[in-house]
Amino acid sequence: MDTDLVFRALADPTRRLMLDELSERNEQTLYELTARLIMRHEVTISRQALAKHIDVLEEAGLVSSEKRGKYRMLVFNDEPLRAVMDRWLK
Amino acid sequence: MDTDLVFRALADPTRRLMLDELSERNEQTLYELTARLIMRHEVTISRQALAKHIDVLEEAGLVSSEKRGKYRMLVFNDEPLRAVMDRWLK
DNA sequence: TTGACATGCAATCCTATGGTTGCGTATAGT
DNA sequence: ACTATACGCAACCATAGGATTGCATGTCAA
Repeated sequence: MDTDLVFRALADPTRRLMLDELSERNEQTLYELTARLIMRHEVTISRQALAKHIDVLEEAGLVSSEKRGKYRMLVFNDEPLRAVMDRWLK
Repeated sequence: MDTDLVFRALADPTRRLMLDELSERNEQTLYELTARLIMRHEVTISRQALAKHIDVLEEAGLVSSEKRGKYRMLVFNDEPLRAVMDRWLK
């Protein structure tokens, strides 16, 4: 697990919002997540931008994705968060 | 507490190293911390760069500082970390 | 098979950010 | 008083990162 990738992934507010959504409602397609963010959370950026954010989250291990037909299923994973925070908290 | 400032402060590896040092040995002067990082942790950047990092950590509330004579005393504060992480961990 | 749809890829742009350099300032010791 | 020291401030530079646009690709339904 690459600590640097995890912290850098968390540094962006849009990516944190995506984690919020995924932690509440796991197993979404990228399309669903994108629609939800744009409709309900007033995210105004493009689909491609959100796709790039998902790539960053996946490289950090915070999200895993699986191609299912023409959809990309997204699953949230909180392990890296736990691993990374014990560093300063006892 | 500004969540965004906290996450952005944690995004840089040098700043995380500074937090490591400060969480182990609290109440250091900026000079001590700088020396320690350069000598023992092979940090090669300048004093001014480290001072800027401390400013970022302080704005995020992760470090508080107090001028004592010609020194700047640094104190680590883990509250923002706890506050920020309960978001996805139950 | 044809077309709508969900996604991937790549080039480009702009700004934020980490770093340096140079200089100024206040404090402490001799 | 003078000098070394610990630090602050400001300008500048280079790179990384967030976002857009345009186009390509694969999949599913009619």
